[in-house]
Amino acid sequence: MVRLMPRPGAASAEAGNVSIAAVARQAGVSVATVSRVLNGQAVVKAETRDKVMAAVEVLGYRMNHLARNLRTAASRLLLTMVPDVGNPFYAEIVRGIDSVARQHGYFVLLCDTGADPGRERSYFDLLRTRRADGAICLDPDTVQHALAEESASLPWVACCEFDPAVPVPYVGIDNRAAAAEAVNHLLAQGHRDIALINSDERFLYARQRRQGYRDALADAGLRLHPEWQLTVQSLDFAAGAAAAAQLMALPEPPTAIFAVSDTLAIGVLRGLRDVGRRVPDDVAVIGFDDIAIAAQIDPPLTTILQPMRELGETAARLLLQRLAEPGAVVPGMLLPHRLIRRASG
Amino acid sequence: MVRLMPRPGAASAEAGNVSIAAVARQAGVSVATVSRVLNGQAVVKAETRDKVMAAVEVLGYRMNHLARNLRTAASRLLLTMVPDVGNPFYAEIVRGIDSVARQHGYFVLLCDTGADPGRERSYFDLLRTRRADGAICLDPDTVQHALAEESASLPWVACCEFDPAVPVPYVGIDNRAAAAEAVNHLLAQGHRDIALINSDERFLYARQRRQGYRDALADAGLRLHPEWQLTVQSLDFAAGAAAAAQLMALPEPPTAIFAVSDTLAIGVLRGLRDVGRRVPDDVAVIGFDDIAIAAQIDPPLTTILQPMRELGETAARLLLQRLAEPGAVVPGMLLPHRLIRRASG
DNA sequence: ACCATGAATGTAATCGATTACATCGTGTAT
DNA sequence: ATACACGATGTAATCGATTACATTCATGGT
Repeated sequence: MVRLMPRPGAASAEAGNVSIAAVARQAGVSVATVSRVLNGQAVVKAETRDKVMAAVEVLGYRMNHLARNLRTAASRLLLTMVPDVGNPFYAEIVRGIDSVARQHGYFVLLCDTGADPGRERSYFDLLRTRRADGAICLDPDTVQHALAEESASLPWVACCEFDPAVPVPYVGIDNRAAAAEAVNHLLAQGHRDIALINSDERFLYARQRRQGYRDALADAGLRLHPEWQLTVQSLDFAAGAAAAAQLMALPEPPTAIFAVSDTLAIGVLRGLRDVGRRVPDDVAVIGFDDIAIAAQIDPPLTTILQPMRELGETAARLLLQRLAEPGAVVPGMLLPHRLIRRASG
Repeated sequence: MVRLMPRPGAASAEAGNVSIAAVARQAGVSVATVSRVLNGQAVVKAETRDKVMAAVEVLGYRMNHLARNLRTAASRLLLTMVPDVGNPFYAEIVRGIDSVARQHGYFVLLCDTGADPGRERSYFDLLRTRRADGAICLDPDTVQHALAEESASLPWVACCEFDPAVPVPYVGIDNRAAAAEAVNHLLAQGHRDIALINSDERFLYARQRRQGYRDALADAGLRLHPEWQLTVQSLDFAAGAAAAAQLMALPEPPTAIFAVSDTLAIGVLRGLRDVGRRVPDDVAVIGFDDIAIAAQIDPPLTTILQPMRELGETAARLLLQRLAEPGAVVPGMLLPHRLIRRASG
């Protein structure tokens, strides 16, 4: 007879090492019965149930989910891939995802990809190897694209960013229309010289918002000034400040600036202040997202509200739906945005 | 003979269902050999190794980590419990944790507890049931306290918040000294009427910073005005704004305000602006944390810098250390803070 | 009185890995 | 030539759950 092999990891003898077999022994029943009681599906006599529950109590038993998951091939973990956890926009979406996930008994595995395809791929492997049941991806559609081909059958959904050509459920907003609305608002204030501070065009939203900006100007019969269209590589404050400084250094500086994210816009405000321009008197500024801080700063930021919480909640629900019925149709949803007028423009 | 039972979860026949046994069959070797190749520890002939690797390639095999983790009793998941993911202070700490964890091949399971003991307990169960290898807790020391008794032997560390009486490794800063430094700075500017906007005193840092505030005033020979010491229930902007309004409505309003977090301080700035007070001319404001936005707003916020990134990195390293050698001594570490002078006070 | 019925519980196969121990060759010391 | 050591690989126990099928026993219909 081969002797027992000690388990490498769990050395100590503290609680938590109690298995279902120990409970069965203590209660004087079989493991199957214990499992039935614990999962509460099958019929078990009340008396037996009580014995089992008592044994659970006495031993301080807690289920080993690894074992359960191995057998049921489910981890009850939802992967969430975001380009940047520190960005308040994403943080709020993550909250929405988290709340829906928890309501349904799932935990969220939050991964910061830095919009890096390599990291994203390694996280996706968690899905392939079933360490996670499903995934929500907020990364640039361009990096999704590469993955989509090899992972079309995996249970994941896209949030904010998506490639309409890829058959994956998604939720987002109409970025083109929203951007046009922002620019139209500036036009309505009498501005004609409107700059765009756009982010990395690997992002779908960046390309769509640029289009909205161009459409709005074209509709107003205005020509595009290439030097008023800037692209920055990150969404942080410094990038916005630098872009603002660059615009103000132009021979013909714009009188209004549309920044595609509130973080950029806040940086813009700072950059304008640094070069002595007043907002909104000298230059009007409009942002995008309506993160919480936007209403707090001086001057309060005019912006386009994205329903961040709902975006997250919807993405989670879409994913849960897809997990429940794998064969179902894949809806793509657009949520409404809204212009929030404040003092900055 | 009992016939094969189909697995409930994995119904479809796509890739990812390839097991080590299938690889062994394909390569014409045993599962043990495949495992040895995959883990690269034991001696395997180069020729055999190649056969196995080829089979892995052909079948598109990916390891099922659930199975491996069940056997090795490790999940390579690190739990991180924070009171609020949306708070930029915590977001930056999480980044620090994440970077160290990933460097060591761990994934981070981020959990938003809302400082709620019930939720925290349910997350802690992930540890008990070995779904996570270790945990980092940023929740109030008061909620840690309850858990610590029943979980003293579990592998977790405390970050920012900790109960010195509980034998758990921790990393934080000297909140009392930092708060005293903030108040001393205000005193050095000539302020005598200094208010404190403190957060929920379930948090250790809140109690320690209050102490620092009191010590500094006492050392300066000033008496404490109870009506200048406010406690708010959340760290959001609105709470800060409301508190500022309340202070300014006093018959004897203070000339300086120390808020225990930058988010509160930003709210304070807004609240003061709303009631027509100028910063720093009428009222000086100092915050705490030095989150990124603090330098961007107008006026830029004077504050106490906490090394957020390092706090997270250190917490992760402490945890990894504890996992590596369970019996080791439990260090408690305090990281340096620093006063950042800007325009607000 | 007998058997079908079904409720309650037990037995053991199974998920997919790791790994202790067994086994099988082959080269080398005696 | 025999024995022994060692390198390479195979066999099967094991982690802790779920669950298909078997078994047991009481009840009710005829």
